[in-house]
Order: sequence, then C-alpha cells, then structure tokens
Amino acid sequence: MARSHATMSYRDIKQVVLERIQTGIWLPDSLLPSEMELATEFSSTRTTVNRALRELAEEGYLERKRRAGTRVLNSPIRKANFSIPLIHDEIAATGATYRYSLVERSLQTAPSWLSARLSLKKDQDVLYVRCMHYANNAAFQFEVRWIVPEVVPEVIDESFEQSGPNDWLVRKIPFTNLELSFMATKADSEIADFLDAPVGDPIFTAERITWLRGAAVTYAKLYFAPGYRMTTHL
Amino acid sequence: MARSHATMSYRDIKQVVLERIQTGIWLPDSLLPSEMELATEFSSTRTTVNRALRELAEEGYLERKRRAGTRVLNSPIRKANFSIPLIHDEIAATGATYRYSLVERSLQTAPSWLSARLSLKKDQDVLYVRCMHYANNAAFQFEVRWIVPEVVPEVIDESFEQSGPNDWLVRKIPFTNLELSFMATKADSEIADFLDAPVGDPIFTAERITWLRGAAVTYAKLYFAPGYRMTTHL
DNA sequence: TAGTGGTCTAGACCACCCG
DNA sequence: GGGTGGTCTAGACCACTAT
Repeated sequence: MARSHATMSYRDIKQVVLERIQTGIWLPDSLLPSEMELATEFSSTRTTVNRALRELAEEGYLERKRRAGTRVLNSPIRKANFSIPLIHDEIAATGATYRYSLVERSLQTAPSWLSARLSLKKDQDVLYVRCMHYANNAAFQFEVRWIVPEVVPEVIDESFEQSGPNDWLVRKIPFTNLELSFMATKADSEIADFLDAPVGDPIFTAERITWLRGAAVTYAKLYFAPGYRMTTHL
Repeated sequence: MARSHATMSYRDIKQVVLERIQTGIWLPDSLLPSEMELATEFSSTRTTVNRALRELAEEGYLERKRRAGTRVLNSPIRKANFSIPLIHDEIAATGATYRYSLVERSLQTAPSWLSARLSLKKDQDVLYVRCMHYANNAAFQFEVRWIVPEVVPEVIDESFEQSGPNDWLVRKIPFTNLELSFMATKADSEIADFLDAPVGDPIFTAERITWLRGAAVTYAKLYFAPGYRMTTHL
C-alpha cells in the first residue's frame, strides 16, 4: 500500500474507505478505526477524515455513533438522486421537441375527496386545469391538476394557455414540502384518448401534492404515455 | 431581527437561509451575500457558513459557483430519500406479517436478452429464481430474478427455500452500483395467478440491476400486487 | 468516566472564472 | 486581476454513550 505518506483530500479518503468496504477489507457490522487513527494513517487531520466519513454515512454506507465509533452497514439504505425535473427539461434531455397544450381551465368548488386530501375549508374554490405534454408531437403526459387560489391568488390571472401550471408554480412558489406517489393505473376512455393508447392499458401514474408552509398549494395527477419508465442510478 | 449577536450553529444558519428563501426575502435567481458577509452577519466563521450553504446546495436549494457566488435556484431539484428497503422491513413497517415462498430455482444458460443487458459472456450460466412475498398472507410481490454465479460463486450453495435472494445478496454483496427503473406493466396469466389479480390488470413493476465493480451481479423484476403505491416525502 | 464523533474557530492557500 | 467558493490545518470544547 504505502499510501501513508502522500497527503490525501477528503475525496481520496472517501474513495479508499469505499474500496475497503467493497472489497471486504472492512466487513459489514465491523468497526472502523477512529477518526484520529485514520487521520494518522492518511497523513491528514481529523477534520478532513470526519468529512469523508460523514459523507459516506449520509450516502448510507456507514453508521456513526458517538463513543461507539463508525460501523459498516450491511443493508445500505441509499439515497437516490431523484430529480423532479420540469417536464420540458425531461423531454428536451431526450433530444425531442416539447409541445404543450391546454385542455381545460375552470374554477370550481373543491370536490369533497380533494378537500379531505388537502385539508381544505368546506366548499373552497379551486382552479381545475387539464393539459397535455407532447414529445415530438407524440403524447407524453396527460396532466390533471387542482390549484388552491387562496394560497396563490395570482393563479387567477394565469390563463395557462402558453405554458403549463407546473412551470408557473415552480417559478412562483418556493415550495416547502412535497408528497410524491407512483402507481400503475388502468387507462379509462378519456386517458386512453389523450395518450393515444388502448382503453385498459396500464398507465404509469404519479400523484403529487405540494405544500407551502402547511397549506396545500396543488394536487396533481400525471398520466404517462405507455412505455414510460422512470429510471434512477444510485 | 437582531439575530446578529447570538452565535449560530450551521443548522441555525441553514434554517435562517431557508426561511429567507421560502418567504421570498431572497428571490429565485438572486445572489446571496458572500460567505464572508454572512459569517459577519451571523457572528460566525466562514467555515460554518460554508457548511450550511454547501448542504443547502446539496439539497437543491442553491447553486454555488466560484467567483460567481451563491444563487437561489428557481426550480429546485431535490433528492428524494429513496430507501431501498428489504421487503420484509417494508411489510413489517405496515404492521403486517411477512411470509416468503420459493417458486422456482434453477441453473440455466442466460437468455440472450439478459446477456446483452448485463454484458455477460456468451452462454454464461445464471441462477434463475422466482419467489413470492406475502403480507398477512395476501400476495404482495412476485419476484423474478437472475443471479450471476461467476460474480458470487457462493450462490450455488444457497437454496433460497427459507428466505429470498434479496436478503441474501444484500448481506453478501457490498454492491457498488444500482440501476433502478419503475414502470406499469400488464399482468399476464402467470403474474395474475401469483398476484391474485385479473389478467390484464395494471401492475406496478420495478426493474433492478446491481453491479459489483463493473460486473453485473443480478437482474430482478419485481411485480407488485394491485393497489401498490410507492410514496416518498421530500 | 473515558473515548468517540459533532461541531466550531481562525487562518491559510488554491482553483476558478467574470470582467 | 481580484473576488468567490473549495478545501485543508491545528486546535479546541462539547455531547453522547458504552462499559
């Protein structure tokens, strides 16, 4: 090895530690040397070693406890780099051309299931928007959304004719909290129509609720065209 | 405000900065004061301010560039805490009882689509495993998996009769890389049988490829029972 | 109670890159 | 060229907890 005499950055240290985990030099459940010892080995300081180990712990490889030391985890729970891209970015990233089209925009009284879901006041008004997103003129996503004007009054003046509510909301609202679900649903006749798919086809669906300091801003249901895959690398 | 005279931890600073973003004091695209200036304001040091801002950038709120400064992002790309739980943990978390059942285990020549997907050598042997996971004796997930014994030779001695391959792999393999996709598929007659669902029903499906230092370890396809939702809070 | 990680300080040098 | 963030150092005090 003889690594001991070159000084190493926290990245180098992360790399070496990770290799030792992945090659089995440090086995799951085993204890690592203390930060002081590692600092000596790597000709570094405890601060630098600390950063390396802290990041590896955040990434799910290590568990750290005061007094108990640093331990290799055996069932890594890892964080996905799960982006919530704007849809036109997602489409542009594939090299396709993005097109947007408004289907419906209307003000209505919140249906009771929505009121319950978003903890709205009784009979509160909500803006109902339906729209389509195309990639190279092929159906990509059908979006159905409710927006609570009481939380974002400016939405009343938005026509959403040229661009979708998501773009607008993301620019407008510094959102504080997000609830995201994915599921498989069956295309009903309307969804099938919009997505150019057979009725009954399995549709990858996302449900998204955005909160602003405890108040629900918007509820969205996103239906993806057949063949859609959500992929993430860890 | 008059916060200026109490010393603050990096957590406090994160909190204050986040509030200023969320209340619109610092608008999207605008530039924050430099680390030095903030350190002065918060009666702290640049090191501490640096950590606060660095973490907020990792969380997707800020964009930082040398010379250019720190800027508020308008379309936050946030990281989901996307756990890859062991399935019995996921089921136990709901309070249900977990049960496992092996369906098939056999050694076969890798089908060509799999060889291509995993970059296997021609006609390499793979272990094929199919199994079921139940929650309170109701079908929860149907798992179809291929494992490459060349990468994990010990797998040959595993019967997988008492517990599933995922448990075993997670304990055995310090995996280096993971490719995860989600999609909606249509239940064929076999999947429908195992999941106790009508043929043609939409099935939430995950596909998972695990790599160990560049070599594919396993390919898995996970079919979830109807009604399954994957949820994440950000 | 002793040893571990968690955090802060004060200072320094460097890499980058806008003007 | 000069100001920004990126990182490292050497040292310190503190919080937690296994023993």
